[in-house]
Amino acid sequence: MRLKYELLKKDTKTNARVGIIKTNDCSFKTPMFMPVGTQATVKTLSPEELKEVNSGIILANTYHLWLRPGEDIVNKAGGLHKFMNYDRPILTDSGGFQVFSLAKPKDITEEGVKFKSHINGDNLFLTPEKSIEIQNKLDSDIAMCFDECPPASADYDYLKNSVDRTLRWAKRCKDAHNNSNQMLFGIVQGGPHKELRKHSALETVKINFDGYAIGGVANDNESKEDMYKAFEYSTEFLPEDKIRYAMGIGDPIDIIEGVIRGIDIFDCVLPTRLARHGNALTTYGKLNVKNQKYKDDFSALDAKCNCYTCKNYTKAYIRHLIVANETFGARLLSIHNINFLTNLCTNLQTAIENNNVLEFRDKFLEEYKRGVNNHE
RNA sequence: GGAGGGAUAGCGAAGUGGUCAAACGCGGCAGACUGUAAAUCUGUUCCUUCGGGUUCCAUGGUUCAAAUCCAUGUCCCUCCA
Repeated sequence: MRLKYELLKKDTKTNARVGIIKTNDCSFKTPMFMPVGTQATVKTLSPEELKEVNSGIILANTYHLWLRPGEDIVNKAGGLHKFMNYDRPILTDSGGFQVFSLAKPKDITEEGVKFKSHINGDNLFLTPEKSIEIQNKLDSDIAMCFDECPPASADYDYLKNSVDRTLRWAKRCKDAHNNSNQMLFGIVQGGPHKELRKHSALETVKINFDGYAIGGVANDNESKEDMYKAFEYSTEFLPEDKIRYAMGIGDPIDIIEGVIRGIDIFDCVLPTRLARHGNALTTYGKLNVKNQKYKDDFSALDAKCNCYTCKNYTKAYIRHLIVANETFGARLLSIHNINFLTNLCTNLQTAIENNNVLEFRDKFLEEYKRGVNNHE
């Protein structure tokens, strides 16, 4: 389906904005959080449960679906939406992050990137053209350019070369892309350096994409300061009428700071991964429900939450499930955590519409940073 | 009745004279997690007033030194009658 984006409202004091993403039969406001469903599933959740937690766009991964089950199978099924029975928008990542996590610097050449399959060790080769071809066959609604996502520790010269290579790859992606029902987003790189982000943003915009992502943030313990600078240095040079997307960002504080710096959409594995590891995001910070002190705590994870999990289940029960390694525990926590982030985004929309996003930020942080231990 | 094997920290299990407060696994306790090689990874797990104290079934012995060697006892297992 062809998506349309419209900017609805700009905050008067910050760069925060409210927008709307429309499909043929529904619409979703931004700021928005996108749950990650790497292998055509948001781990432990059904599409029905995703809708219950107010999820709009979800993210799936080109690299993983290329390896298994293969893009031709998905295509034969009628595309990702039919294959996984999710009728809301789907964004596919390009495999660019796997360049960062799987390949070594020496495996990255002008033509593309050599990988070892994480499944069976096969030698693989992914190029910008191949990534776009796969994403076309997957039939996602938003495809991402194939980029290089260097570590935060990379030096200036490496980043400069990397940004230019990503720009050349972006042109190749644009040329290879010929699906009018699918948006294509470019990706701004450049680490924490203003001149590199500016160069990357301006040159990417020249190629003219349907939206722009900010990549290479939150890699290997990058400082918050550098992350927020990367947001600022990127959005400053991006057009107002296009979606801005911060890739891989999902910490509640980072989402708020990103929104204030003009970002519209976020994706992250954090809510579902934390869930599988027994952690809940709450009004008063992160809560590790495995802690012994919750063994006979028959209250909800978060008293202020009205998600399915919090309405029906207690900390003691969820703790029991996680400790006993029962998947229902991970599912209940995933529902809660995704709901927490989609709810945060809804609250941000309201705050921006009311021109009080900074006040919202301060109040949220005061409670969130207090911590669950100091709250009780 | 006869022959043999065994008893080690919460559990399982290494260790067979000093480098042993004792490997490793599980369980327990806690921490990390940001475009998912992630139901994963890390730390910790006898007591302690951090000086040290008390351990390897029990008791006695050999030795400068014992979880480790010897004797006796208790309990468990296997095989033969």
